Amino acid sequence: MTRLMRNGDPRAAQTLKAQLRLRQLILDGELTAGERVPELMLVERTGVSRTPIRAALSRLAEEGLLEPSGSGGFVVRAFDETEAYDAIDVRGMLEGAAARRAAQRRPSKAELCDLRDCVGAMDAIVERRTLGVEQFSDFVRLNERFHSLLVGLARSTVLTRAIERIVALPFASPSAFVMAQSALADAHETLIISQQQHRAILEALAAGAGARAESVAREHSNLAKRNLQAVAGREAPLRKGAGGDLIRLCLAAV
Amino acid sequence: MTRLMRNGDPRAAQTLKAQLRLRQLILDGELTAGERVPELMLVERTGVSRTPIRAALSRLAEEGLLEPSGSGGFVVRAFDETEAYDAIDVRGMLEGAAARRAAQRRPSKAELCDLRDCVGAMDAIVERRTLGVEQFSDFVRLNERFHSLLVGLARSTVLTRAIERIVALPFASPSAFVMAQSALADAHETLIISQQQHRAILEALAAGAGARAESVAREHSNLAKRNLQAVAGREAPLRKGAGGDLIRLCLAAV
DNA sequence: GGCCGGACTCTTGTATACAATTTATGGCAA
DNA sequence: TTGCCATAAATTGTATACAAGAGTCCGGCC
Repeated sequence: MTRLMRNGDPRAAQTLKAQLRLRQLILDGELTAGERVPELMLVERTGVSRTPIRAALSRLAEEGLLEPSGSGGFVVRAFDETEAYDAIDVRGMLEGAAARRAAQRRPSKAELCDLRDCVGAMDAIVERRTLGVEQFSDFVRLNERFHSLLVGLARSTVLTRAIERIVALPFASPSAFVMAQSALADAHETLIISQQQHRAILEALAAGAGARAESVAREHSNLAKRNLQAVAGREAPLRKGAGGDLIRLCLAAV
Repeated sequence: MTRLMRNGDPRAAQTLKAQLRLRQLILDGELTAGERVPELMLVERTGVSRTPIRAALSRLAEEGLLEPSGSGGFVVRAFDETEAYDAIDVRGMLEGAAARRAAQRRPSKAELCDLRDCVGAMDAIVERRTLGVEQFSDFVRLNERFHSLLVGLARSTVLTRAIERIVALPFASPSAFVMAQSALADAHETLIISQQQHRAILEALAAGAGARAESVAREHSNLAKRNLQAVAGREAPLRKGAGGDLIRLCLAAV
């Protein structure tokens, strides 16, 4: 009887541990793009055996953070700005489709309740005069929840899966560059616009206006592109040109 | 010990073998939807060890043919008609986006050469007076190639990956129900329409007409939905109601 | 001095042993 | 007969041993 079960599921605990640690290593930039990821290195860094390490490598490859190397094993995948724009664009298309379908389903008031609460909580943040890191962090959490709920309202496992896979790319997340952009001058303005779009989507869903829901959700993703543009423009001089830094860009807090 | 390395890449040969066999088992319906897939059963059916079996299970789960069971292991996933329509719809959206981007890139004549050849070969089939199973089979192959080339012309790894993942679902493939539908009366007519759309897409790409390319590619996927509708309507009385049969539906040759 | 070949190490893919949990089974009691 | 608990079987997750390729480095040879 192992006493590891204090947290959730002890099932595949080692694999999960390795997966989280490996993702952290990549996102923290301790593994640079193009670099091979030897299994034994992860063994000594995580303390788990090679079997769960291999499972974690495989999953991270499916997520898109690694790619299989020709001679076996995996290398850290490199991303450029173009791919980030593409990923955001695809997310916009899929979320637009989800919004349209959700509206066309004519969701009940009860189904919209959670979404309404979420928008209300974001309102409370945006209306404040000054925003600190804490507020941006809360907004990010609520924003992710909003998008997750929106996609769920489409009631389509296919759409949900497709979106989940795109969002797995760290720079394609609905709030990828919010934190990085929080230091910029017009950060508050961006949040105001973003929140206005959230309200518009909610209205469209409540009214069953599929076309409007789709177009606003679609346009909403352009805000993420603008954020990326702003952040990339600011950080461009600092970057070495390697794609690996792009990932760290989304996580640059403060 | 094992002397199986006579064919091509001995790298991960056992995993590939297990993966192909498992997929075949699911697609052939030997494993019914909702059923658990014990690893030892696959060990005795494939002759490979548990390690590559587990890798294959994991990959098939990523493909969407399996889903993780709550108490560990995997179960065969069940699909209903709604999910098939959804998947085709998502493919249509993504391929539409790919077609638009390909056209906007203004591909050179050389880049369009392969696509042109592919359309030409399909023309040769469609123009025939009578079509046998052989011709339908060739058309399927060329059709898959056309779609693959089209997606590649968008030059977007993100789009390519997203489409590959959707197409991994057997009923979302561009030519999923062509074979099953080949026995129906209006099969030839369907091929004529399909081929007209292929030509239109090619024209739009050559002319750099992004909007047209997108709308035709989008509409093109509706043909797949129509095929599904026709085949499902014919086969509905025979089906038990389980979703597993949906997969076999796409593969029903002759 | 440069190039080729072979041995060595490193790494990955595969097989199997072990541990722990889940599921099935059978007996006992109400 | 039915419900429940204990035990046994089965199944999964993990660790490790083994074998085969790939890459490397050194020495011999041209």
